[in-house]
Amino acid sequence: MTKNKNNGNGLQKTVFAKLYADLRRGRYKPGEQLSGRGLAKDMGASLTPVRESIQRLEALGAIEITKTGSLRIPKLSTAEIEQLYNLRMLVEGQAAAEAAEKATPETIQILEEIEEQAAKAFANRELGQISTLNEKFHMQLYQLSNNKPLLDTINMLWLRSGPLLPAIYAFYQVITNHLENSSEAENFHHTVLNALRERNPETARKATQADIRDGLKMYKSLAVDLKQAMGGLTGGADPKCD
Amino acid sequence: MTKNKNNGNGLQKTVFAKLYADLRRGRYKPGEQLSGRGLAKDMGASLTPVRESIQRLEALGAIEITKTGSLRIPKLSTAEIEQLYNLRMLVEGQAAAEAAEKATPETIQILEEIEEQAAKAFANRELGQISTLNEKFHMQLYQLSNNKPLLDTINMLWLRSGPLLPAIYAFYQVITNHLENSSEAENFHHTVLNALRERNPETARKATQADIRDGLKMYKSLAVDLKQAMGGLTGGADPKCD
DNA sequence: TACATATTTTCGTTATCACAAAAAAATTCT
DNA sequence: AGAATTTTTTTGTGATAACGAAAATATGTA
Repeated sequence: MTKNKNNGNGLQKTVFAKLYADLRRGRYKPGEQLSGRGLAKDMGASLTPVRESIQRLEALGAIEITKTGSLRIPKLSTAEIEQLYNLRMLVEGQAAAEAAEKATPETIQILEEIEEQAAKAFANRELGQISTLNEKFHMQLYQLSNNKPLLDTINMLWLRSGPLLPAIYAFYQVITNHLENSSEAENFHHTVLNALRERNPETARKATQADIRDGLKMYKSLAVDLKQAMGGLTGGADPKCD
Repeated sequence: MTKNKNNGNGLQKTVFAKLYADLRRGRYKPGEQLSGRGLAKDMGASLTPVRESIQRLEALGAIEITKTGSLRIPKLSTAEIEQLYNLRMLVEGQAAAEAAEKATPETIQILEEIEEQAAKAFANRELGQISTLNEKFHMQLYQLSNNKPLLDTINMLWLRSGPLLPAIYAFYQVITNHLENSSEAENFHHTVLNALRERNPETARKATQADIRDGLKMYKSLAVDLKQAMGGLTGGADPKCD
């Protein structure tokens, strides 16, 4: 019931921004069920702006509306997850390549500073910070492409893979605890930065693709590890469909 | 006021499907203004399902909601149009490549039949049919990839380029009137079909990319031709922004 | 006639109501 | 107790009303 301040700047936008951010940072689990009225109560708004936001999110593939009208977070199959990551490699690689063509010393420095903060966060094992700064680095990089259709597509794919993040960062936690050597995970970003300095699009593309491939590898290892330990971690509800 | 039958299967879906189809087939011009209440009247529905549909379409980038809340079809800059087509080449090329890996004699035959009808439509200069069958060929091809994130992305890009179609087909009409030789335009599809038969992903990718590049070339030629004849044909309203 | 002002209309936004279907809970029956 | 059935609650859907802002039209002025 925590009544949100209506800042007068469009309640619908506020509601959407909140749901979007929560989905993207992985606050909802695959298969999790939502209720429009519940969300409205939570955000101190009426149903109308919530429903409009839900329509947006469904159009983006971030939530599902079943035949009966109930709402849930999509539960991606293994194949779909690979397809999602392969598509990310394709389009984010392209964005990185275009970024390398347009990067300037100033824009490169912004990325370097993000990476510096990320290194500190990594040294301190601050997972939340690492995650935030990783996203910041990627998005700042892609924005250099100045390519709206491409950026929209990338944002859609990140939104869709939001619910997978907790699993990935669970894996990340495991390996950082066992592995003192932080070189692997961060090297891709350094390679990208070098590519920008040298205006080398193809190196930027390949390093970005390797970074994403690495994320998928982490997810898959974790899924395998846990599947043989317990009963699969895909997340939320039962496999009932409709 | 032509009251639509509520088929009981979700008025919102009906409204969205109609708007989506009209946008995609280029019934709306870039810069054109829409009004929620007007659309509601047109479709015999209340505001609610219309507004929800509008939210979906804006999330997909098919319409714009300005700061004051008014609705319009986005007017793409030349740069954005090139970015849109470049992205289409990237992702549709990928879809075609994956389709080539999964094609079967049966699925290939479906494509051949579409292409056969398209050849007839081309011989008869039936522009509407050509357009419909061209889209049908592309979508049927991409669906062979069985890749949902990829297909969703492609559909988003086709939706966004819908308002450009009239200009492209205007050009198409011009050249088909001057050019008896129909080989150019259709050869890409034949190359794709051959690539599917040979299970050659890279050829399918390249032919698809060439097809799309050709569409962009047509658009650009037309834009140049008309710009030097009159005052540019980008479409709808004045360049006022907000 | 050209421009500024005032009035009217249209429009987007949000909340709320009524309805039916679905989900959950309670009850009954075996 | 366990399964089937009924009752209650929750949910999504669609229409509508109220409100203020934006746009269009009309009016008045220089």
